[in-house]
Amino acid sequence: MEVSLTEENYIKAIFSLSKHNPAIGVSTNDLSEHLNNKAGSVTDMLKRLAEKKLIHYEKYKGVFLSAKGEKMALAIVRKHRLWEVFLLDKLQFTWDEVHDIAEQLEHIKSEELIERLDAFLGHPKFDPHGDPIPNAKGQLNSSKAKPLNQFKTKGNYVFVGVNEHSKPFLQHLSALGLKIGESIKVEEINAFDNSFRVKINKKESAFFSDKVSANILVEVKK
Amino acid sequence: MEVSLTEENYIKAIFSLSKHNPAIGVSTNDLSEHLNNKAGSVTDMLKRLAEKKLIHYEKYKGVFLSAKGEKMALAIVRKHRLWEVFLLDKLQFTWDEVHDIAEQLEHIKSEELIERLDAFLGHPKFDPHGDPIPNAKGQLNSSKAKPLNQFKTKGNYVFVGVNEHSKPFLQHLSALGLKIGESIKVEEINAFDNSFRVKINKKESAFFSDKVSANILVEVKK
DNA sequence: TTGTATTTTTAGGCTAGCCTAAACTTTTTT
DNA sequence: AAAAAAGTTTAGGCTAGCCTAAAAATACAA
Ligand SMILES: [Mn+2]
Ligand SMILES: [Mn+2]
Ligand SMILES: [Mn+2]
Ligand SMILES: [Mn+2]
Repeated sequence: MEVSLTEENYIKAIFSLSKHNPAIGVSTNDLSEHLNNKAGSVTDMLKRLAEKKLIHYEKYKGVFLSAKGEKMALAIVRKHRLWEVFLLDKLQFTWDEVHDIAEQLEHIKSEELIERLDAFLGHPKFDPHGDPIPNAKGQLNSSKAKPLNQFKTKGNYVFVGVNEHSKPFLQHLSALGLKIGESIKVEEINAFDNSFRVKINKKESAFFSDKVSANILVEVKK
Repeated sequence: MEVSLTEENYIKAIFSLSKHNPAIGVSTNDLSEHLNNKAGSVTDMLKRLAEKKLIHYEKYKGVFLSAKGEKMALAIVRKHRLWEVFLLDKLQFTWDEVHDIAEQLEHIKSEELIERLDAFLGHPKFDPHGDPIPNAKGQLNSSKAKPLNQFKTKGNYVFVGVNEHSKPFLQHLSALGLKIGESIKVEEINAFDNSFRVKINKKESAFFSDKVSANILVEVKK
């Protein structure tokens, strides 16, 4: 059975949206918003995906990926993230540039290609944004990282990923001199607006608004 | 103006077919054959491409690429051949495997990507089949190589490319131990069936049928 | 040059993937 | 519990890109 590029993008969107609340199905409207299509078009496609057994779909009830659909979604995510690593590591793109190109590359169909790419890149475990790369079997190690703004105590943290992937946000972090893997020392938390005064990598002093710290994923430094 | 993947493939087909006889336009039937579409479908598309000023098209007269179309074709060929080099050099695919994957990769849209890929590969001038790679401006150096079977004298030649790109043919050459850039010493030409007895790279002795030597491009060794 | 064969175009039809507007279902508010 | 609001599906329509079959144009042969 062959799956079109459009269908792949729906599968990926369902996968991505279903993680916000895995118990409840993904709504037609959320898909419509996420894919910039009208709700009626989404319903059309959901019927076709159900026909192909890629999703579980019940009218008015929201949609879930089937096992087959989930596997396909993970394969696409794997390709997307590996290509992002390639673009950054080998072609020297910046982390705010890689996503758009990977959106195209993730649809290239060749098992062999992606396994060789993986080897060529040295079997990376994370992409340039700190997101884990599913292995060839579609297994994903979930991380225990949390947004910085959920921590209420000063101290040392490690920056391991981002919650938001927009160009402006990534460029803002670059401007602050913040890179994945670096340490963040929280020196002050302002209760009033939940802003953070921090030292990045023991050097630059910076200031994170709540909006920024909500989108920075950290682990407590050991 | 955006060009669909399908339109790109038509442009590439016209480009490729027009080189057999550049004076005369490419025929609807030849395109139909080459693209595995029916003639009526081709006519449909030719109208759309003419609308977009990518071709010069006159009913019943055959079709020519416009300057714009030619530029686009060369850009696609450039991408195709650079990706083939990538697949061979960096991912260790064999020369009979790279074409099919490059057929997909050639449609990825990003100027920046292809220029960085070119630099990453060391600005190669030829692809794995000996075909020249157009530069960023779309310039192509034409070679003076000819099929081996057009030569009627024994002596030393250099294998610089292939006329046919099918998997079986390329695998046949690999089996003979023949690689691009290697030398071929013609030791005997049989007038009866135009077959060649040769020594490859001063080592293996081999036998080329006319069909083989017609598809091997060589230059006289200096 | 006239008839026949070949090539090409036209006409009509189909599916995927989108749209808008109306109808229907579910949820929320009063 | 009824009304209103929000969410979803259905109905009808559109384009790109394909198809088949018939018609028209061109090329070839007698
Ligand atoms: Mn991405
Ligand atoms: Mn990423
Ligand atoms: Mn090729
Ligand atoms: Mn090639």
